[in-house]
Amino acid sequence: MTSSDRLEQVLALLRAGGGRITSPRRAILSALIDHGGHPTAEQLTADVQSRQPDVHESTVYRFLDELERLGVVDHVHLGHGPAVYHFADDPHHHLVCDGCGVVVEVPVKTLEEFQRRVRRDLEFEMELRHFALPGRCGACVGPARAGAAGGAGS
Amino acid sequence: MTSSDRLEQVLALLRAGGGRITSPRRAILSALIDHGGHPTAEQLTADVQSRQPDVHESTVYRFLDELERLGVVDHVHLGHGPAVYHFADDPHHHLVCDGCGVVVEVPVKTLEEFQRRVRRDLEFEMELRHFALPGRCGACVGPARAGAAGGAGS
DNA sequence: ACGTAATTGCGTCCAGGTCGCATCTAGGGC
DNA sequence: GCCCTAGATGCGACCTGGACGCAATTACGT
Repeated sequence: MTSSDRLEQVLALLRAGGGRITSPRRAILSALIDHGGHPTAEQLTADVQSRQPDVHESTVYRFLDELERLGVVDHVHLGHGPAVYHFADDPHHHLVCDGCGVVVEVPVKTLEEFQRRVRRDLEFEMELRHFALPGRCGACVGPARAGAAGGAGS
Repeated sequence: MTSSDRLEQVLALLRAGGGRITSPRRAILSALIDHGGHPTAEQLTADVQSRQPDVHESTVYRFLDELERLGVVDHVHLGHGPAVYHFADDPHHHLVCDGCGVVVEVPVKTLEEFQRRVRRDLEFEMELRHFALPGRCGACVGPARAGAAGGAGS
């Protein structure tokens, strides 16, 4: 699927739900597709404003909320900072390193057995879609502990 | 150990580290001991101010930070709201229900095998001390789904 | 009792959003 | 092709949760 296929597909979904297609919305969606990784609302706003300076931050927040209601994107809290967004297809969990901030994507099935055990033993249905698991990546915990400088504490 | 034993013990630790014992600090510590559960800084402030109205919110934040540096308490982010505090002895993890907000304490060893597997398979050292695992408790996911009303969404 | 470094209250500031409102516009109906 | 109106936008004010600088106060070693 090309980027513009995806863009048109989401716009069609939006239209089908009674939503309207506006120039800010096209721009926000393009920025989201082009970014690829896990952008924050602020990063998306900056990307959009570099081409359309009048698009307001709150428009970005509201449209991201709507995309989430439509099931197109999910937000994830990586720790203390702002939330990040990613497309909801190919769902995955997130590990985020307190040391260097790197985000590791984990396939959903990797944690399935653990979730089953928690459900069985503790009668609790974990839902990790919107919260990353914090910790330290191999590079930050490993050989060069002394080198672990920049980071996002807890 | 009685409450006042605990209080004096922490005060001694504080004194040993060059810290001073003041009336706000006694009051904050008493409030923390008396509360028992997982109070927020705001709740502790309210408790303290009911007896000593002049104690300021920022004093509570600063003293909690110091208690954390001393290893006396830990803070935990339960989700979207404010952080909560608990004594650092008897360490445990937290499950928090998005539906009703209940906090379930989980012994550290319950998750040890899972942490080992993540470390081995993904080269990542999970650190769950400061973040709860979100989800739904049995009561909220179970029989009466329709009844799940009040809550703390994601 | 004194000196001084630690602590406090206060006010201001910050991030990360959320909301109300007047204005504008997309796009269905004609 | 032009209206009409519900939906979307820009803007600014507001909110929570917490951090910070500063001057005044105070604990406590000597």
